[in-house]
Amino acid sequence: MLKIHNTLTGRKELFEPLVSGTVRMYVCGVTVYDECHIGHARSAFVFDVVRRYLEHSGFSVTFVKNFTDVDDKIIKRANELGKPWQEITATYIDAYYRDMGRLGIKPATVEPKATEHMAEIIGLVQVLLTKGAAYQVNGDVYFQVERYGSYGRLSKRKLDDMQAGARVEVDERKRHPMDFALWKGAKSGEPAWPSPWGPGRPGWHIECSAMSMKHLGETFDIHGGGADLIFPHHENEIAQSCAATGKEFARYWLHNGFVQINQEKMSKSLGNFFTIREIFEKWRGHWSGESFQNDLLTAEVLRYFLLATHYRSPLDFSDIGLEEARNTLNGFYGLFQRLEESAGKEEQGDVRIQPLLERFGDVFGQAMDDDFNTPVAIAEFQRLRSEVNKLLGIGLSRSARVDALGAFRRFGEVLGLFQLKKWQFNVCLKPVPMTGEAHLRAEAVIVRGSQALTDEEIERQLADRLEARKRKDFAKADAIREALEERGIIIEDRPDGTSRWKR
RNA sequence: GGCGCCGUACCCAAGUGGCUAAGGGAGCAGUCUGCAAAACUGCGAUGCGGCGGUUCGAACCCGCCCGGCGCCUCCA
Repeated sequence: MLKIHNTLTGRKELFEPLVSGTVRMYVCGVTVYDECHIGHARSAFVFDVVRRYLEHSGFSVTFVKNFTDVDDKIIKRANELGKPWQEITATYIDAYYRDMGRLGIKPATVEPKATEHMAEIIGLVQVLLTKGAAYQVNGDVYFQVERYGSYGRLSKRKLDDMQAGARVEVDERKRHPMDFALWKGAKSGEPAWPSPWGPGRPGWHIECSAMSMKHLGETFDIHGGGADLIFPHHENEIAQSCAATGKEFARYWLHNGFVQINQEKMSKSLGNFFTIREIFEKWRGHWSGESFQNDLLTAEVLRYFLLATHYRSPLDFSDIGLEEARNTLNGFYGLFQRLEESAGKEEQGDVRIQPLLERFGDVFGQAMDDDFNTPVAIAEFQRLRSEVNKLLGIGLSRSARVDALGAFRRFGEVLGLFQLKKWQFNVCLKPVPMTGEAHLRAEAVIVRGSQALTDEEIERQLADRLEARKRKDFAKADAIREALEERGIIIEDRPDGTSRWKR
């Protein structure tokens, strides 16, 4: 039984979708005026896992994630760069797909754009005007918050309380300071669409109401986004949607916590944010081998790191945190490699593998059912890793090993983890510094990695080393091992005298 | 001024009224090994920011205090 923490009630609630067996969810995507940062990555990972787990649990999920592609910030950026605003949005939509692809985020079922829903948006504004929930001032249309009795329900604030500390210059034309724009009349040179109120563009909040209703219906199951969207964005969405339809809007509201840097919110004004692209560049030097693989490794480390903290908690982003995630993953992939080896016919551990895997399936489900508790789910993976390692020490047959590996792959897929074919051992112990001598050293490792040895060459070296060890020429054996290590190849000797290697 | 969050071992991080406070990383010691590496075993919070209170019983509930943060304005 899945329980979800609902921001609307502040409690964990049993999740029961409107239509049994199906889930309709909407997540606020990005405003495409700049590159995505780690905060976007966290949100993307969180709702990716929510979606994956719902599907794993047997629900048919319709997942809508929008692009805000018309907005004041986009106009501002376009003016700064002297480019058409469409060029800005196109650029950053491309960047978004590039980043999300690298991160391994499954695309949403529908990815609507505000600019492609003008008819729906205008229609919704008209309904609100007709119902007296909105009013027109020159070319603008505002939503009248005092006409919606439950305003503040989501963010748990009262209109009166907010006025007290408001630091905004009050627009004289508004009837209430918290009234917000549904439609903004265009000044010259601004993007504009024709409307009954003159040329203009939608306000920020109305697009999400219009698009979610179009693609999911007037009432749907889950609405999500970052915690910073609770107010005013989601509060306003609820107000205008409920005012328009008279029905319940989204039933469960999920919000992920912030990513912080050194205990502070990551923000552009503090200058302490990292883009997703920067993370990939910085971590390239952790890996050797083919560069296309490096992105997969970095994405897995990042995903593991972010999912190791509960989605509602604040999370401090740090290189050390990523390194710990890397170290742990290294242990998992070491086990996977051993499970795949063909050697070993013993099977004393076999009788214990099925109960172990069954128990794992249960506790994994319990953890995820408890408001998507990925840290506990991951802890159970770690426990399983340890248990399987022990059984491997006792002896597992081929089929038992296949079963064990299958469990890691199958349940790992729900979190988006453990899907790599090959893990590449790190050759750098620190992230690549952006400057200085250490940077050059790290670059040298990358170059060595790019001139990676072929499997055949490595196998030949291993044969030489095996020969040397048989002759008890350990100096030579160690020299071969060190030479390979220089090039990012790690050797592990097995008890029977043969060796396994990994990059 | 209003609303809210966080503080668990060297680090990360679950747990939110009741068995010995999960799990991982790092460290140390040991087993194995020609040596390594990996794996395994052992060690590691008499205590969960502090002080009171409620309770048979609290890291978990209540109060106060200390420290840190967020929202109320664009923000994942």
